[in-house]
Amino acid sequence: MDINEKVRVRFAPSPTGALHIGGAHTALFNWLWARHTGGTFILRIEDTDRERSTAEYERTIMDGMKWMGLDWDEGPDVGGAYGPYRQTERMKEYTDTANYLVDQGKAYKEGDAVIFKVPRGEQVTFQDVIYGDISVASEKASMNTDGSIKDIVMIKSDGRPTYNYAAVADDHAMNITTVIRGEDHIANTPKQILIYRALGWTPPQFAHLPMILGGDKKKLSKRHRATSVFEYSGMGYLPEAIFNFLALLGWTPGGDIEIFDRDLAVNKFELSKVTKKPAVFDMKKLDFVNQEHLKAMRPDDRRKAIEPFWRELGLSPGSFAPKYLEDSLALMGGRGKTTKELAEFSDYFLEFGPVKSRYTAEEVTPKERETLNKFFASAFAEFGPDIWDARGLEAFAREWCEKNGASLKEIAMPMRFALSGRRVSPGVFEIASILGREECMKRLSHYGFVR
RNA sequence: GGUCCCAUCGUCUAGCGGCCAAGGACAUCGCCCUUUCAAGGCGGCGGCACGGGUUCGAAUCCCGUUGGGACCGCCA
Repeated sequence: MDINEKVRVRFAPSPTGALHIGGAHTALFNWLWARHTGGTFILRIEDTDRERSTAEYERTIMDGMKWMGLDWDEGPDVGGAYGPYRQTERMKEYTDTANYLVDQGKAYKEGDAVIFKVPRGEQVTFQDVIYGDISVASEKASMNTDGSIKDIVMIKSDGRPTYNYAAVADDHAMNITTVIRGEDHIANTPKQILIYRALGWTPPQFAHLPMILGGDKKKLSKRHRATSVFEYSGMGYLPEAIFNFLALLGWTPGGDIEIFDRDLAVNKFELSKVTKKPAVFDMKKLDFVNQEHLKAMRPDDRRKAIEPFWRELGLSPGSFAPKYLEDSLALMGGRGKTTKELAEFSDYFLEFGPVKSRYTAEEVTPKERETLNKFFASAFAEFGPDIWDARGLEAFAREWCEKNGASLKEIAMPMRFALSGRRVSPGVFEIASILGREECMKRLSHYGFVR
């Protein structure tokens, strides 16, 4: 690669499934490198597997990338000077080039297929940006399981190109300067370099990314619970958190920074600093990263992220003032790892229904009830709607308890249950303040805490 | 089986010959805060796989061993 040449990288998924974590990781690193260098990020669809590829999956992959905030400069939908960007639309080029190699005597036909003849006695060496020098004898670049040399299929009997050949043809045609892909492709690289050589083309630079492993230390695959980015979005993970977390798998911005946004990542990203060791996908850390992003979010963004999950619970955030919902959420503080959890934890701000289904006040003894009645009678007498606020309420409660020989807990816990239906919640007086005097009256009366 | 790759706390990592009796983060444990739970603060536990070299000096360089992974489809 010419040092002055503008970086051109590509993400080349095959549309045979949704965008999974591994693919998202690869796409992310390609994107980071393009954005960091001011280069071009290309999306190419490798749809030569006619049985498994669908337009639906192609769309899903694009949606997944958009969800993560990975935009591309050239691709099947946006076009570009090196199109088309779908392999099924580049068939002529593949056959022409393969035929050229046949004419040169470097490949041969076998029925409708075209097979590349693996040369002997050559050394294939390349300098991986991440792994360093990798070298293998040409005879060993493509082998059968028994170790014998295996020629490389370029065009299949159905007329379509194979991955190893199409990738070469396209990366060359699209002027890709750096091929950034998973480490599982490291073994394919020598085969591809052999094809570049036969064609007289200069190979691009290669950068292989460490694999992402499941808890069993095996390459992450469908067997490992959620693998598509949309499953994570459905579980309540924020795109910026997935972005952040995935970037941390094999790379760090340095300076002990672990929580960051896209801009910082773009700014600091360095391909040569990516680690070689495969990384285990740790959900616990993802939870942490997600929680940090949740905490750092602007109130209205947080509200918008949570609204879909409220709706999923059958609640109607649309019937409340945004400010009310945002204040409620602000109260949740650091509680909740995901938007989904936050929606669940805050359901009582939107409706009394969930509270009633969770709490019946069965265990409250007559004596406890009497104390509660006395307390709330004076509290409601003391605080009108205009001065119904957390601070005042709390101070009043503390004073009242002291005077009446009760513990704050005796008041706070039943009150918490009556207002939220939960044993665990933010401060009760703050909840009361947000809910408002009238709503509190309603809920407390329902349980007979107020007469 | 063959080829290639990898190797720092359970996990993600910093470290690129002396600043390391190895730093940070997650997880975990304990304490503080406290109306509950989080959050926050403080602290604990925990690692350079092993063996040889090279060097005045090695987590850092070399070799070997062991362990792990990827690939070996007319799938990509």
